Amino acid sequence: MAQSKLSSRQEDMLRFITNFITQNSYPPTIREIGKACHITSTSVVNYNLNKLEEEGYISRMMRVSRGIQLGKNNISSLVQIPLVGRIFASAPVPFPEASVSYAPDEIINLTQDIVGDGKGLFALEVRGDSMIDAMINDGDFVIMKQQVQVNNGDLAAIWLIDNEETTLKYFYLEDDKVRLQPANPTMDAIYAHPSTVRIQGKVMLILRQISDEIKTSLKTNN
Amino acid sequence: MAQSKLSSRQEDMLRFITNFITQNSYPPTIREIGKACHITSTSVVNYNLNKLEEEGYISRMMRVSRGIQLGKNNISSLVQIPLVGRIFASAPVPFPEASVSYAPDEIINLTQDIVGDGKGLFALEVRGDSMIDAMINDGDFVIMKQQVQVNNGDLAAIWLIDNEETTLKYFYLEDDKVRLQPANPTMDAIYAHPSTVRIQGKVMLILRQISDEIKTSLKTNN
DNA sequence: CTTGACAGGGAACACTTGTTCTGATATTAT
DNA sequence: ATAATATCAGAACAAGTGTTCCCTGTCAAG
Repeated sequence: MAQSKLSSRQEDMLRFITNFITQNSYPPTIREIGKACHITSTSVVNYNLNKLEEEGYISRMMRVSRGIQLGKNNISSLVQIPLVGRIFASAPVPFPEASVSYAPDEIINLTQDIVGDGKGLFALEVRGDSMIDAMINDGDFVIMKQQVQVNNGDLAAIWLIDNEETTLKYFYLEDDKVRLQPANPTMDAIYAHPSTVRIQGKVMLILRQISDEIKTSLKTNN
Repeated sequence: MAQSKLSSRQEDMLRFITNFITQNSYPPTIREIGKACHITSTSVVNYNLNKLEEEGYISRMMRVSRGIQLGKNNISSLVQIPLVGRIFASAPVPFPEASVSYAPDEIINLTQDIVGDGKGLFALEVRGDSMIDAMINDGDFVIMKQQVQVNNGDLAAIWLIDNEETTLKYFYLEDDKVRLQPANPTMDAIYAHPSTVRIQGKVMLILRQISDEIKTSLKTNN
C-alpha cells in the first residue's frame, strides 16, 4: 500500500470528495465527482476511484450509490455510548440491555481519541453525593465497562453486599482481603473480605459539565 | 417546531438513520430504511421522512439518493479544542495564541452535544493536587473559556495576586468582597477583596480518563 | 352518519447511479 | 520502433432510488 503516488487528478478527486462530505454529510456520486473535476466520463471517475481505494485513501461499497467512505487514516470517528441510567449508593448499577437500541437523547457522543473503540462502554449519571469520596459529583457522567474482575488499581464500581451499597473506589486485592481506596487521598481506605464485595464494572472516564450553557443536550428526562 | 411528537415508527426510523450514518458514514436509502423498520411501502417511509423533516430532526435533499442529513437537534458534529498546556497552582493559566495552529496530538475532539459550538474553548491538563478542593485531580483535563468576568456561581480559574497562586473555585461576588467556594462541600470558602483576585476564565467541562486503556492518545509529551 | 385529517400499503414511473464494454490516446519499458 | 501498460472517453445497460398516484383503514369532530 504505497503512499502519495497520486496523480493530480486523483488528488483533485480526493480533495473534492472530502470537501463534499464535510459540506453535505453524504458522499458524492460518480457523476458529481466527474463534473467537479472536469471528467466527462463516468468510467474514468470509476477508474480513479478504484486507484484511490487501492492506495487506501477511501473505501467503496460496491453497487451502493454514494458508497464512498474516507479512509480510516484521517478520520476521528464518533463513538456512541448509551446513557443507561443513574448510579447512586443504594442500588446496584444498571446495565445496558443488548437488545434495545437507545434514543438519541440517551446517547453520549464521544470520539475515538478519548474512549478508543468504545466497545462495551456505557454511561451512567451520578445521583447524590455518595460518590464524593471518589471525587465524583452529583450530576457527573461516568463512562464504564461492565466486567466482574478488575486489575489492581482500577477504579471500580463495587456492590458491598453487607451494606447493600454501591461505591466507586480504587480496587486492590491484597493477600486475602480487598482494599478499597477512595480517590480522595485525604480519606482512608476500606478493607473488606472478597466474598462481601461484588465487582460490577470499571470506570473508564468521568465527564463533568460545569456550565449550564453546555448542559442542554445531555440532560436526562425525569 | 414542536418536539417529541414522534410516532414510535418515526422514532424507529430516526434511530436507524442515526445508527446507519455513524456506522456507514453515508445515509440510508428509503428502501433500506423501510426494510430495517419493517415498512413495506416506500411511500410510507417517504411520508414519515417528511414528518421528520417538518419537525426538524432531519433535512432532505430533494431528488438526491441518500440525501438525508441529520437535523441540528441531534447532530453530533465534531468540535476541536486545542490543548494549550498545563494548569497548576503556582502559575497563571496559559492561554491559546490565536495565530498558531495546533498539532493533532494537541487537540481534544469532542462533540457538539457536549460542548456546544466550542467557540473560545481551550483545554488544560491539570498538574498536581492543588485543585483537589475543586474536585479536580492530577491528570484531569479542564476545558475552559477565557473571560475576565464570570457570573455568580461559575467555576472560575482565579489568580490570587497576593498568594501568587491559581485556584479553581466557584465564584460569588457578595457586597464588596469575593467569596471563593470550593467544589468539595466539606471545605470552607475563602473570602477576598476583589482587587486581590484576577479572573482568568470559566471552567466548562472536566474530563478524567481513569483507565490506561483509553489514555493513549491524549497523553501530552514532556 | 358524514366528513376530513392522518397513517399505511402497493404499484408504476422517471430519473439517478454504478457498472461494463469497446475503443482511443498517452506513457513507459524493452 | 514496438509492445505493454496506464489513463481516458463515450455509450449503453441494469439496478438502484426518489417520487407520485390511487387506494384502504382508523379515528375524532361536526
